[in-house]
Amino acid sequence: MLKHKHDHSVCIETALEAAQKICEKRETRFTPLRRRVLELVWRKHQPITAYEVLDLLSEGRKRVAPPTVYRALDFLIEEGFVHRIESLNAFVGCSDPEHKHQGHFMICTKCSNVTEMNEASLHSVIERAAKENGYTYENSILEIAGICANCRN
Amino acid sequence: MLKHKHDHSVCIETALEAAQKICEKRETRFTPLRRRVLELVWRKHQPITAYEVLDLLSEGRKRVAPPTVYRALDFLIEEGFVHRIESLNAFVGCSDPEHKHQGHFMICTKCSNVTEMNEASLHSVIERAAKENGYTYENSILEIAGICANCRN
DNA sequence: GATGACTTGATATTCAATTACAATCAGGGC
DNA sequence: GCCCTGATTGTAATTGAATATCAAGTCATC
Repeated sequence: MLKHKHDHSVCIETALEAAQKICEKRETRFTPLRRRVLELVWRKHQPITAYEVLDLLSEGRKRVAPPTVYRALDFLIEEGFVHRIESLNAFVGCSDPEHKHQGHFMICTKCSNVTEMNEASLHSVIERAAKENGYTYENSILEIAGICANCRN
Repeated sequence: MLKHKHDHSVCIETALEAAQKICEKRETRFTPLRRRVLELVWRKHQPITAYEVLDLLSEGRKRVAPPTVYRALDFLIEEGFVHRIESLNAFVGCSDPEHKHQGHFMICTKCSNVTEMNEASLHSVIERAAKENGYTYENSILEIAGICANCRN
């Protein structure tokens, strides 16, 4: 769960270092481009669209093309460093990249902050629902919209 | 829950008549265009994209423009006759248009058939999860991907 | 038949994502 | 070192998804 008050530069650094280490372990390549994209995703600390990433990535150098961004995002999602929010066509950094998992989110409709829910109970209920409907479970997305505690005050 | 073997033309008719009646009761306008779009959605009986609807709608007459389709779909969603599947950018007919509700779905990754889940238990679990995370619940989407009973055999 | 609200048509544009192909880079074997 | 191979990135073009804007038509009501 994301906190609202924290040293954000530290939080970015932590995510980048974690990604670095995981890639070393898995022997996948955490290239400068991929690192940079992950950094941009974390820097916003809210859902960011692919084209926002594209704009930020293009600052200072020749404008990059969409595939550059989408490929990097695909890699980061594949590795579990980033989740895609279907209802927003946007991306967020994953708070628990070590363990691959589904994205179950709360999204504040006022401030756009996203809270990732890593609740086993929720997951088991969803798997059970799938079974009861005769499905072999593969994966799921859950996106709950609401007002966060911060915005209600 | 959708059955696989049924008289599909009857099933379309039923949906159209239900929509007609609900609109009369609510005093909203079930125009020929809206009726036709709802018919096309039901006719496919699987998730259908806006541009597929557009193509079908354009058959025989001058090609319609995207806003025509999106406006009709917006109306149908607003009235609860159609749901949007976020993970597919596609639309399906609602199996229970009388009662407005969230879309909670199972999607078969083989045959693309969709099963709508109207389970109160699932809904209450989701609302509870929102509360526990400090959110005031507004709405939610749940889309579970898996293999349906039919395809597993 | 004039008014105003709603609906549809038409044009253009923005945003989201992918295809296809070329160029570059990194590491392994010789 | 040099070549080979596969992965990564660059580039151009295109498709798909959705919206903004304004014009034209429909329809009940006064």
